[in-house]
Amino acid sequence: MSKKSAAASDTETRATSEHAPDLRLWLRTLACTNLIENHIRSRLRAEFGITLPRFDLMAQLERSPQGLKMGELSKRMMVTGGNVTGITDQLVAEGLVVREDSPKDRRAYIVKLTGEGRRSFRKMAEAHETWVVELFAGMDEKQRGQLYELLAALKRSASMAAGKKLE
Amino acid sequence: MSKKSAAASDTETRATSEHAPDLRLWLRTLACTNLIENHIRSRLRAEFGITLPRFDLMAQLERSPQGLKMGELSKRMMVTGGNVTGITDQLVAEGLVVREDSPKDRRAYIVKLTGEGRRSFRKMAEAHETWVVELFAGMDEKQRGQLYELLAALKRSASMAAGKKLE
DNA sequence: TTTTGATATTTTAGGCGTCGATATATTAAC
DNA sequence: GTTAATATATCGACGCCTAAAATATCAAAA
Repeated sequence: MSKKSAAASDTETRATSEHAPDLRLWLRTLACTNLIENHIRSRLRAEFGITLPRFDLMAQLERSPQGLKMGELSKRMMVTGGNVTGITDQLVAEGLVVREDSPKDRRAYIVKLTGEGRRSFRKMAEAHETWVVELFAGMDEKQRGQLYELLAALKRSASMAAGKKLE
Repeated sequence: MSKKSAAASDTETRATSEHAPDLRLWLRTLACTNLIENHIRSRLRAEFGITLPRFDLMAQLERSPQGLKMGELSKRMMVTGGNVTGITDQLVAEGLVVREDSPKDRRAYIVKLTGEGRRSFRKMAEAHETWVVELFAGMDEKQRGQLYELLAALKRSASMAAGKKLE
């Protein structure tokens, strides 16, 4: 119940007393992401009739014209392999993506955008980028730059903490 | 192809040329959130056998001991009403939460934590907070403070752009 | 060669999440 | 008071997502 222990490195006090600021920081991060993600999700649906996960998968492929293996997609999208299987199935059925057999490894597929997929994606990506710009437009250049750097620090911090439990 | 138009407020150039930085900023934000959220999700599951959405709903109720209506929960959790119905059903079945009829409005329920729910939540919340502290521990105090303020600015910016006037 | 272990993907079961539709209750208009 | 518009919550269909198990291939050791 001490009001303020000036030189405190009281490692026993790691309960809910002095750490609430980190919690609030995390909740605010989450709120921002949800706000933006929900907005983008509904606009993609309303204006292009596509889901956010399908758009994201296509975005990964557009950045890698040589195609990507299912496992690569899984890593980059930060979702499980089974999930990628389902999303890919849908995109294949829509003709936006193809599964090609890997010449090097018969277990693996190489997923690529089709011509139609690429055309379709480019159109959506342009609108998508406009929306993102709008969403960040209330911050000035300097703020955006600082945020970008601080998020790099957060990524390092969280990767470290999450990564070295069991490896 | 002008290299640099110094006093440029060239509103026609809102394509994919100069706006990529905002996209990268958004993708980095998303990556951080996913990293942290996935970590917390799996630890909640592994150590307490609970899902993140159920934990989140209980967290809202713990902050509002008088209970919350379904619609309030929906707003605060930033998910749809139908979703809250399902999560609440599960928590009721586990005895962690109750639905009470609202005395003021016979359409509405007031959802509250049970005694067991409160006890159970407090235990999990303590661990949860420790994990969050760990995840942010690689940033110093000043960085966390700056990030907190910049995210407030982002929240304002995105809320504005997404079309939230008054609340 | 056969076994062993790791890797790549799919499958299955169950929970989360949206949207749109419905049932019911409240509020406002007339 | 009846009607109409709005608000609260649930349901059904469908897609996303995870964890765990199953299938198939590769690579290397016995």
